Amino acid sequence: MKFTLAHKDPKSHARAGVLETDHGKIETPIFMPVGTAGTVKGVHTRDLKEDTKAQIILGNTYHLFLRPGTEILKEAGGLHKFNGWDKPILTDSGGYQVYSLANQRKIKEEGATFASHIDGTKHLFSPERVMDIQREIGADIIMAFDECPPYPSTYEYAKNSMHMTHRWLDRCITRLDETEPIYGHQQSLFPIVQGSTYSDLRAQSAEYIASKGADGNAIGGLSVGEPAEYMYKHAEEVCAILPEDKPRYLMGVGTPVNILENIALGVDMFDCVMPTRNGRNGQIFTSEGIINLRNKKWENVHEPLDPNGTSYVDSAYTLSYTRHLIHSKESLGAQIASLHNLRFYLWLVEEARKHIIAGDFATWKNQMVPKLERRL
RNA sequence: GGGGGGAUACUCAAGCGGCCAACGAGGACGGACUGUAAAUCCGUUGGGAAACCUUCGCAGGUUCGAAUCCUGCUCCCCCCA
Repeated sequence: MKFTLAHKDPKSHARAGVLETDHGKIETPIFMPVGTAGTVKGVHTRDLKEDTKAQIILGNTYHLFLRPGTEILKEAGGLHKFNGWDKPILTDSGGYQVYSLANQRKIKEEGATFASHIDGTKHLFSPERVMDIQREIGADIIMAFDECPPYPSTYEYAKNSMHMTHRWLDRCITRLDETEPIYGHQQSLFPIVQGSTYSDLRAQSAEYIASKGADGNAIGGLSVGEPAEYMYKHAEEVCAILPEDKPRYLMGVGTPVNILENIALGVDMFDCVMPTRNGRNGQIFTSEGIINLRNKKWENVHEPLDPNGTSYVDSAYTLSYTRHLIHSKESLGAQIASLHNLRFYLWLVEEARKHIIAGDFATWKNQMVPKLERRL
């Protein structure tokens, strides 16, 4: 995996680069649609590729391990073959599920035990096991197995958790060194910075992660309910420490504004369920603001979904019609909104990249932010 | 003609003397959603800012007090002739 930084914004820490994988290039900054169960919910691979212009999507170790299971994935020839997406894939390690399935999990030095949300069966995820599973899934970028501490966490908890995540990282690296990719393409491990909302821990974690010389580095444990200011503060601190010449991935972020602000701080990669989940729930993001399609005000508005939008659905369907579909719980409504939102997110990072290259990113971002936050 | 059952808020539907402006579901309206246990979850839903006011087919009555009991009327459903 190779990362080339081509441009830097003169008035912020924003960068534009190219990340090369065995499944193709990724132009950064980039937004990565979340495809937890091997599918970006409600969006066909063809639309994902040709309409949203996604360059890389996510999958999730926890979900794919439970269903369909790695035997099926191996038989299929890996996730790329299984779901028909031949561009890059990143798999999350299941660390976040250890956090979000809090009521059923136990975290020990060895790893995390949890009960399947599908059938209640008990499983142990250790760093070694998670690396093996990610080998079997076959993503291009695989994430270290970490613990994502909740917000707020005490200093003591955050510190212990961080150290354990670091020890787990070493075990992940060792395991990967002992094993080979199964499907013939390279897999790069991204370690994850933790440290909750404590600056000294964040710095310590970033130093540790940076010392591993990974192909890319991730910032975890943010966008878990903390105020946005904390997110920006810690992203900034961490970006200052993580290697300049490697991509930086802020996990789970975020709103369109969060993404622009974090690009300005030096983040290159993002993923978030927001465009798809909120889309399914009737919310669409546009360059003029946020629209809740369920609101009565759109009932009789027979205008394009988004006149500035660059997805085919933006001109193919109207606000009124899409609202009708969402209201009627017709699955097409969720599909249209998801497609629109994904295209919008991708458009946003494409624009960001253009403005970084043009050297006026900071100015452009400051113009965009108030518009993006507006409620229409 | 005889016998029985039923009419409750936008809809369906509980309640069967006071704790009822009235369970619940749907609908409607609004909100939330950030490495997806989410096409999910939460709130409001007679009027009024409130004290209060007006509601449970219609009209009377019993009672300190009625959606709930009694009488009559109207409409709907079922069974027997």
